[in-house]
Amino acid sequence: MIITIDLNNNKPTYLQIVDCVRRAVATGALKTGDQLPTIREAAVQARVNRNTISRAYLELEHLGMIRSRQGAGSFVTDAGPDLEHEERVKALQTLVDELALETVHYQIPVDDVIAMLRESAAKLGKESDHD
Amino acid sequence: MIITIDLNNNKPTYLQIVDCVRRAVATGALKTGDQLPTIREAAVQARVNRNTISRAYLELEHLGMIRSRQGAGSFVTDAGPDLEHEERVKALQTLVDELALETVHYQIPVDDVIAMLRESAAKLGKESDHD
DNA sequence: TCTATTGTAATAGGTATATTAGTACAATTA
DNA sequence: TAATTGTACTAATATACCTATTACAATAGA
Repeated sequence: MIITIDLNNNKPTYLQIVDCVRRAVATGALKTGDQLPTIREAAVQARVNRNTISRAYLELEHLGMIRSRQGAGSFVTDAGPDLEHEERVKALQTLVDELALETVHYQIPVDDVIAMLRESAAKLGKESDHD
Repeated sequence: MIITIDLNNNKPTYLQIVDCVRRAVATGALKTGDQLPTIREAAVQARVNRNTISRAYLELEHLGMIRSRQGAGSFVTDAGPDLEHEERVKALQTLVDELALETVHYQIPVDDVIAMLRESAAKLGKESDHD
């Protein structure tokens, strides 16, 4: 079960789905060429409407992460995101600033947050062993 | 001018205002006891409706950052946020995970992001000298 | 006390987004 | 051919955000 929805999360359902797939690809749970659950399947499993899954998959296709083919299904693409490095860093800056603000505001040592970040990144990058 | 709104930012206006004040407090641009712009003033300066400022100030009051008194104005409070350490860390985890996902996804070295984070946090924490 | 200032409250309207529901169609697969 | 799968479309509903407007209550200052 790749897609899980957290109703408590204020983030839109379709973006949660997008993140789930991105995570799965990052960790290696999904590899290039792998088929995603069909839209109808995923909708049932995640207990959301087909349209919501459809929108998420569309978003993923725009990100260049997957490729959907009518009648066939949706599959993980080898092509990574095609943003320039410059663009990527700029996109990160917003998130970084936000995190920094929270860190300072709540007076949590920056090193603690860095440790959390390292761990979280490691979790994503390493688990490509199991299948 | 403490409050600035970025129309391009998809973040709600009132939350942007909240962040502005939090940043100002973090950097020392606003100190305990300082008066914030009045709701009407701030609304004119930021070119938004009074209600939007009002909502932001209310949010800040809930955060324990400011205290508003009818007829008097809104002032920075000395009491910091009253969340438990446990709670704070949990609140951070979501942001950290999100950042980690972007980092891995875009294949940006974690150390780069950490450098960005350090710089961003330093900017917030240090500028209490001027003024 | 009188008056201006300030925060607060309440209502209404407009816009945008998110989600569901339902139906139909088109391309692929077997 | 027939089932599967993605796609497209409309409609309805709910929610969040922002504006506009009006009125009121507490405070500060002359």
